[in-house]
Formats: sequence, structure tokens, C-alpha cells
Amino acid sequence: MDMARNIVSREKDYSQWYLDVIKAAELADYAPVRGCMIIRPDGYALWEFIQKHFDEAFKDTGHVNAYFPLLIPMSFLEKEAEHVEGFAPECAVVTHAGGEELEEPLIVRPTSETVIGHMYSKWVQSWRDLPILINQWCNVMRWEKRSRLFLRTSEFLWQEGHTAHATREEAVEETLKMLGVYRDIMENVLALPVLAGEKSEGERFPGADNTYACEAMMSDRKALQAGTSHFLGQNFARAFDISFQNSDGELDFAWTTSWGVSTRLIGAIVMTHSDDDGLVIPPRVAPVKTVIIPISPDETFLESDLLPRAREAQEKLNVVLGKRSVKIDTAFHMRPGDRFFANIQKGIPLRLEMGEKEFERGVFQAVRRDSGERFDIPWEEVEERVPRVLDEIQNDLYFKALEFRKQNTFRVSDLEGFKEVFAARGGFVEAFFAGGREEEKLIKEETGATVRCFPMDNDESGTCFFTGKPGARLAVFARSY
RNA sequence: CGGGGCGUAGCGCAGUCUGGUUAGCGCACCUGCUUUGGGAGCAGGGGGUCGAAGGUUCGAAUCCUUUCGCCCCGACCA
Repeated sequence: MDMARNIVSREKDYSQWYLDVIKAAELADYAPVRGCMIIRPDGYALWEFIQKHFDEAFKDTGHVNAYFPLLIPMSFLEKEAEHVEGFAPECAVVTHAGGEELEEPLIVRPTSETVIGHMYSKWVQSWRDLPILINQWCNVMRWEKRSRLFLRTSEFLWQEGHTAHATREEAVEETLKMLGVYRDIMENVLALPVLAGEKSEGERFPGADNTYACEAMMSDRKALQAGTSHFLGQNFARAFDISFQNSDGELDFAWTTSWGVSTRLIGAIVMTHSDDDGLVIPPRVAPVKTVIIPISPDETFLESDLLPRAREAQEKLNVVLGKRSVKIDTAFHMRPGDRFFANIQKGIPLRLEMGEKEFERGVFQAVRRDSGERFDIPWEEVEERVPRVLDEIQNDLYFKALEFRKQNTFRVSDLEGFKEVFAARGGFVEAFFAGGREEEKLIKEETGATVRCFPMDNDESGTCFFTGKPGARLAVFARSY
């Protein structure tokens, strides 16, 4: 297949490739305001599908949606010491409104722990009021010095879950449960293999006792934090006075959690699955799962034979794959080559092409976006075969990404081996690590790599590669976005 | 916030050093004809206050000053 002429190769310039893919697929565009982006219809449709899967899972685990305001009194932020320190530098502040200077400046929310904490303190009096399990879908703003479409923009869309519990155990369980929900959807729906684990001290959410994250490897071997779940202890409950009377009649502070995934996931999909021809979307999140492309120079033949066939297949497939998931390409003003490329760059998982030759044989020529593989699907088998092929694509994308991660994950036991990996092509490095903030900083200065997480499903321990201390936990290091 | 690069048609660029026709090329767009199974061909056409402001000059896309914006690379972050 010819190289796409509007997309630079990954080999040549990875970050330009990323931007080219997004542009070619019409996912996003730059906004007139620095650091902000426009999410175009195809990008937004992808976000809606991502949202749909997460939202279902939140509701299945007992959460409900609500909405809290965009503007937060500046003083709220200041109630939690670490929180203000972490977020103040990147807050946008509203000082004027209605033509007058405000008595108290308002910040545009960078996250909502503070307002939500304020409200929870009103809503909670008794242990019977707990747990509170609320999620909100909204935009947030964190002023960024350097932005990148989907990965880091000043304004972004996300979901933030905020829960309050009567006991520490329950809150910890919630934190880990939601991490598991994230992992499940990322792997099974977005086809992103992720490492779920605990963050290091230096990477912790400002104000949290503990932060957990799902870390994914992009196709340039760098890590991307795809979602986080925080155990906030009683820090915010103390700051906002979320107190309640327990069943013994004693006053206690609630235990809270928060967890979020954002439009960054779109960036993760792009950088995990796409290739030099453009976007590749895993079928389960693809707004358009299959496109039918009737091809003929003969208008009469198109109208009387090809299009009716195409519509028939579309209707049948929409029943099995979901409403509106099959599109018919009717861009007949374009030449066939242009039409193929347009659909390739859009990342549509499967194309069903049909011209005179296929028509005579009663088949579609199916072409997989991920592998380029072609094969015939007889008309009468469409409903049965297409979903199966889409499942195969979904599966193959996941395992291909998993295999890539495995191939680029290295176990090291000393600093020398550690440096070698990052001096070469980079990747994930597994090493026993017992250092703190200082050691992390030194490692970052020397190699650019940071602790991505201490993976959950690993209870090995060994000698720290950096400090030589025994009994160290296994950490995964990488350069990251 | 530091380093680098760039602002000329929707996109990509040339022209700027060395000021001087009516500011040009490719792609895209519009019209017509011929085409049509993996990025078509021919012909015609539309589209620009050369990022902005000030200055030098008979004359500025080009020189000077100021300014705004964007992209890339680093430090900080979902």
C-alpha cells in the first residue's frame, strides 16, 4: 500500500505523525485560544462511545451522575495544603464579572474535590448517609505551558468520580474497584493493555494518601497515564468537615476517593493502534464499525443494483452491530482510490467494497483496516461474518499492543542495565526500587525516566537497583507523556 | 518559563539576503468535457488588506523598531 501523503511516518517524526493522524482523521483542530482544542464531530463521536462504556460501568457499580459548578471560590482550593500547592500554579482565575471586580476571585475548576467536599459536608450527618457515590462528566481547566492535542490541553473533558465512605477499608476498596473498572474497559473495549498499579510518592495526586493508575505503552515506547484513582484518606473530609456520627454515636470524618479518565484516552487510542496510513479505531469504540463502499462508474447500475444491496446489508448489520454503526460511502464524486484512503484514514475497522465483480458473485470484498487483509463475504453471510471479523480485529489489536509492550519491557537489576535501556530505544523497565522523591528525581535527571507505577499483581521483592536496600518492591519505569 | 523554528490564498510553500512589473507555485476548491477497482487527465475559473502596529523610502512581503500568535524540543502536569 502506498504511504499516505498527508501523514509523515512514525519513523521519521513521531510527534508530527501523531498530529497528522488526528488532522487526517478530522478528530480535532486547534482553537483560537492557546492550548485549547476543538473536538470535531468524528473525535467527539469517539469520545461519546468511550463515555458510554465507562458510564455504564459506573452505574453498574452503583454510582450516579450529578453536576457541580465550573467556578469554585478561590478560598476552597486553599483549604487543603497539598492540594493548593499542586493546583494553584495551573489555575485560571476569574476576577471580574458583570462589569465589576469580584469580592472573592473564582477559579475555573482544575478538578472538583473542593466544591464536592463542601457539599458532602452538608449532605452527610450520619453513617446512614454514607456511602455517597457520585460521578460527574464535565470539562476542567489546567493552564498548560505546553499542550498537545488530546494528551494535554488547557481545557479537557473528563469524568470525575467522588465518593465518601464510613470506613477506611471501604474507601480503599472503592479506590481499587474503580481502578479495576478502568483497567477492564481500557483492555476489553479500547484494546489498550495497561499496567494497573500504585503511583510513587512523587507522582501522587496533590492531597491524596495514595494514587493508583493505569499505565499504557504507546507505539514510541513511552508511557501514558490513562486513568487515575485516588485514595484521599480523611484529608479532604478534615479540610471540608465531612463528618458524621457512626453507629456507636461517635463523631468521625469520612473517607473519600476520587477517580478520573479524560479525553486523553483518545490520544492513547491514536498512539497505540494507528499506523502510517492513519487512524485505527478498535471496533468496540468505533462510532462507525463498518463502511460499505459501492463502486461503479455506471450511475444506473449504482442506483438500481449496488445501492439497494448496500442498504440491505446496512440494515441487517445495524441490527447486530448497533444503530448507525454501518455507513454507506456515497462520495461518488470521488474516485475509488480517494474513497478508500478517506475511509482508511478515518480508522474505520472494516470496509465492505462492492463493484461489478463482487455484485456478479454475490459478495462483498472485505478489507480489514488493521491488517489490510482482504477476503470475500457472501451477502447472505454478512450478519454472521462481520461481527465475527470485528471481534477478531478487536482481539488482534489488543494482543498486538500487548506483544509490543512485552517486547519492549526489560527487567534490570542495576543502574548500568537501567541506563542502557534508555540510552537505546527505551521502553518499560522493571526494577526493584526502594527510593523516594530524591532518588526518583536523580533517576529522571539522568535518564528521563520516572516511576510509572508499582504494578498491583506483583508481590515480588528484591534488592533496590538504585539504593541497594533489600526488600524493595518491583517498579516499572519509563519516559512518559 | 528557557532553547529552536515559523507566520505570504483553505493547506503546504517560493519570493525576503540584494526594496522596483499586475505577489507566484503545488495541492485543495468551483465549472465543463473525458475518465472511473487503490490518491486521474485536459481546459477554464474563483480566492490575498503578505500576522498586526509604527517607522525609513519616490516606492516595503522584502529594511528597522515594537508587538501578537502558532509549532517543535526541554523543565512542570490527566
